[in-house]
Amino acid sequence: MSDRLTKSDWIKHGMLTLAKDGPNALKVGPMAVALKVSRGSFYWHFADIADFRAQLLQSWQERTTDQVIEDLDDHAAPDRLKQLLKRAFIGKRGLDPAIRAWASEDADVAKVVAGVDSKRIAHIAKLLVAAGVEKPRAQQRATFLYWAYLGQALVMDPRHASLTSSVMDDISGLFEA
Amino acid sequence: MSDRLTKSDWIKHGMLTLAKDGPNALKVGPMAVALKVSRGSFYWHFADIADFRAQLLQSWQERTTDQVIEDLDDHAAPDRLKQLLKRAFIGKRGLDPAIRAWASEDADVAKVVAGVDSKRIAHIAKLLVAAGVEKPRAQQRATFLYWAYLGQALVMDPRHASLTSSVMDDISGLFEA
DNA sequence: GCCGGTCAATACACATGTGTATGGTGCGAC
DNA sequence: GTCGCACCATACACATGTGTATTGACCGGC
Repeated sequence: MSDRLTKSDWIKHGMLTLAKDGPNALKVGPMAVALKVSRGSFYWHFADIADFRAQLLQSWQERTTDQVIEDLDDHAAPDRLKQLLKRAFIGKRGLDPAIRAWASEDADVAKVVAGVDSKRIAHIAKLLVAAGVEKPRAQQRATFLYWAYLGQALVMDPRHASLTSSVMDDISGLFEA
Repeated sequence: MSDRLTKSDWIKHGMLTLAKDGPNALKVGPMAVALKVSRGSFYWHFADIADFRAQLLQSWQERTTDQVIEDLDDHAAPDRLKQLLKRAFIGKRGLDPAIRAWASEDADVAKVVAGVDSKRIAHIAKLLVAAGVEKPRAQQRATFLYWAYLGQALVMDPRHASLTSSVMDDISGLFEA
C-alpha cells in the first residue's frame, strides 16, 4: 500500500480542521501542509475550494441525520426524551459550533443547517407528544428545548457548558408536564 | 463641518459589517470603499487591524452590559423574569450570532464573550430567586434558560426563530415553579 | 496670511491564498 | 518490461489583503 491520499482523507481532515480552527481555516495550502502533501493533491481530488466545502457540508449533513436515527433507536419509548436530553446536554461539543459559525457567513451552508434544525426539532416534538404533551404545545416546547441544546454547544464560558444528570431530570420533568 | 471621519465612525460601521456579513468581512479595503474613503484613513485612526478589532470588541462589551442594566430597571420586580424572557425571545437577533462566530475563531474574543455569558446568567438567576426558586436550582435553570436564549439567536431556520407571547407565558411559568 | 495639526489619497512592498499547466513517480495489467 | 493511469510536486500567474511612506488638502489659532 501507499501513503497516498484519497478523497475521504481530505474530507476527514477537513472535519478536524473545522472543529479545531473554524471554517476560516479551510484553506488549501495549510491543509496540504498538515497532510504532508502539496496542493497539487488537493486539486486532483477536488475541482476547487467550493467543491471541497460542498462535499464537506454534505458529509456533515449525512452524518448528523444518521446520528439522530441512532439516538432514536437506542432506548425504549418511555425514557427516550430524558435520554436524548442527557446525551445532548452532558456530552461533548461536536461540530455544531463551527458549522454554525460557517453558516453565519455562507447562505448555502445556512440553508443546509436550517434543514437539519427542522428535522431535529420535529424529532424532539414527537418524543414530547409520546410523553403526553398536546401536539401544538409540544411543538413550541420542542423548539425551545432545541434552542437550549444549541446554546449549550455555543456557550463560551466552560463553567456553564454542562449540567449534571440530576439537573436534567428536573428540567425534563418540567417539559413533560 | 466636514465629511471627514472619526474613530467612532469606523467602529460604528464595523458593527454594521459584523452584523451583516460576519467577522470575516472586517477587512480594511472593503470597509474603506463602503465609507468612501481610502485605506489611509483607517491607518490614521487605528494602528492595525488587531487594534480595530479589539476596540470593536470592547465597544460591544460595554454596550451589552449597559443593555442588561436597562432591562433590569425597566420593570417592577414581580414581572421582571417574564418581561426579560419575552424581550429576549421575541425580539430581533442582535450581534450575538456574529460575535459568537467570531469567538469560535479567536481565543481573545472567546474570553470576553465568556465574561458576558457569566454576567447574563447571574442576572437571570437573580430573577429566578426573586420569583421564589431556591438558589442552587435557580442557578441551574438560569444556565438552561440562557442556553435557550443563545440558541434562539442562532437557529438558522426562520420558522423556528421566534415564539409567541403566550408560549413564553407557558414556559416562564414552568421555570418559576 | 501662514502655520501646525488633523485627516486622507496614492503608491509601494510584501504576505497569503487560489487555480492552472506541466512534468514526475509508482504500481498494476498485460 | 513497458504502458497507462492514479496521484502528487513544482512553478507560474493572478487576486486580495496588510501595512508603510510620502504627499497633499483643509481648518483653526496666532
